[in-house]
Amino acid sequence: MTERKLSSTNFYNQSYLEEKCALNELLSLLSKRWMTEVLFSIEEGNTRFTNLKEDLEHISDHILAERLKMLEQHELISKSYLPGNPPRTEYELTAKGIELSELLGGVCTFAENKMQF
Amino acid sequence: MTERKLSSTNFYNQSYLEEKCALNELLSLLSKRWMTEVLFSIEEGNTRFTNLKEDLEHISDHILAERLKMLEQHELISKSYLPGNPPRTEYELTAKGIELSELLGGVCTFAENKMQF
DNA sequence: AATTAGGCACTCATTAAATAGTTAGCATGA
DNA sequence: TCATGCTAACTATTTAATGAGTGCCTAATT
Repeated sequence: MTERKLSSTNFYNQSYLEEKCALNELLSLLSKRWMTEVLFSIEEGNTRFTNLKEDLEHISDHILAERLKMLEQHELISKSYLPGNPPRTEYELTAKGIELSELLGGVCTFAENKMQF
Repeated sequence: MTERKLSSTNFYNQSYLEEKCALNELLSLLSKRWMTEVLFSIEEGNTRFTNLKEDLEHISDHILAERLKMLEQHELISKSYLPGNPPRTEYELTAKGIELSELLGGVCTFAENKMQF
């Protein structure tokens, strides 16, 4: 994750909007590429890094790791280390994550039925 | 609006995700900076270009014009030309636009109550 | 009557900044 | 030595902002 330039109008406007309404913050998180796919893929039962990587065909390790970290930071998923042979990690949705993915389901239905792209 | 490079992985992945699920398309539209603010500002009764510009303090003409065009293309707002002295334009939400802004209201409540940023 | 000033609703060209992708590599333990 | 689950450095691409400028109209000034 590269540093942001804190003195730009670009950064200033983004911050202004995020403070004005939390929706902007959430949207800028969710709209990062692969973000919702990672969320849904975990929901569907892919709990391990390599699982997810296989499920999301074209994602790179780099981006997958970053997205997982972001989702964890926002407490939408939780991460646990399974002790053992090759140490494995497991990702799961939190209660918040489940709630969000249900909300997004509604938005998705709207997108599919009402929008034409 | 600058041209996209059609042969990049960047573009390819974006297209792949948009085809996979319409939610991705909608999110990438809505997450463009100022997009939801423009939508809500029209909803609150700001119908003219200059109104909107004043309401959304730091937006530039350029971006406002572009966002309005995008919202119109997706039939979330409609544009009418009021005949008269200085010819004026008027923007309004369509039925779809109203429905979307209600859905977003729900997401916004979630963002405000459940997420900590 | 002609010139000027000014608002509205934009567009265009350029530059700056943020985001995504690529390639390589690393630590751990079986 | 291999798989897992990553990280780092770099490049490519996309998105946002800036600043000037346009065409149309009206109202005021000279």
